[in-house]
Amino acid sequence: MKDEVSQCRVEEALEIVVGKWKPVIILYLLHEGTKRFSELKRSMPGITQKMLTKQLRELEEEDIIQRVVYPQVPPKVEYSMTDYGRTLSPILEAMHEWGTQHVLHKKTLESVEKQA
Amino acid sequence: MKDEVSQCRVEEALEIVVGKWKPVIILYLLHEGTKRFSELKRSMPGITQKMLTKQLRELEEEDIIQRVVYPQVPPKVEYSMTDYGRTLSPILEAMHEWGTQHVLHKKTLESVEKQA
DNA sequence: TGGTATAGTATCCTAAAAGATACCGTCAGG
DNA sequence: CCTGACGGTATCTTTTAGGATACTATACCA
Repeated sequence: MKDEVSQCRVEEALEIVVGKWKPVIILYLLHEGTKRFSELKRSMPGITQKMLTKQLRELEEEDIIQRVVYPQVPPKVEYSMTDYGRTLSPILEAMHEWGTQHVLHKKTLESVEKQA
Repeated sequence: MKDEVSQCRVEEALEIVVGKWKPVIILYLLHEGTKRFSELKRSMPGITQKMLTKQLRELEEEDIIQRVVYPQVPPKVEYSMTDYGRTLSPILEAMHEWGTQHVLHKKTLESVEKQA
């Protein structure tokens, strides 16, 4: 395990997961299973159609999610995690956990600063 | 655990850890312990002084690393993980692991595509 | 007297991510 | 015949991240 700095692979995982919307999409699909495009959009207030499409395409490209198109009108497209995508679950959950703690930790820091 | 989408805290953890340099800095300090500014810089080829300073300040701000200035000339400043910062370790290691696997997975996908 | 080492700042610039907005095709139902 | 639902594209603008470059202070050493 020498020279871990130059061979840091954290970035590879990070790339998949970063962004304003990707973690939300992944957690949502992990917890809720298969969802339609419109359901995803409704559950993410503030996201634009373009952004959602882009994020979904990128996740699909990396084999994290699966896209199934039903040939009907109006269109129906369903998204779900792939088996491979589900391997991200521990990381996402760990970050969610840590993040929840971190919100508290920051409050603690703030109140310490106020006293000083 | 309802409505996890709107209360997604992954972003909180992600913010700490994202960027071209932050994961590298954190992993380095986790593995190598206390390091001087110049040592950090040397171990990260390509980083500019400005960037390194900025990343370190931000990590310090979030209580992830500790900055100790020795009042001497030329200056000596040492950086190390805080106890709190070390709680990121499982996440970083998990991402490093996953990232390493992901590099292989991508190669598999590519060769499958070539066959088709 | 001038150069070197260390740990920075201060400006300016580019590239990438994100967002706003408008548009598209098509079938069913009124 | 017109409207709405659905799942998109196509442009354009704004915001943010990152990088290049030049500058700083000060003690020490030759």
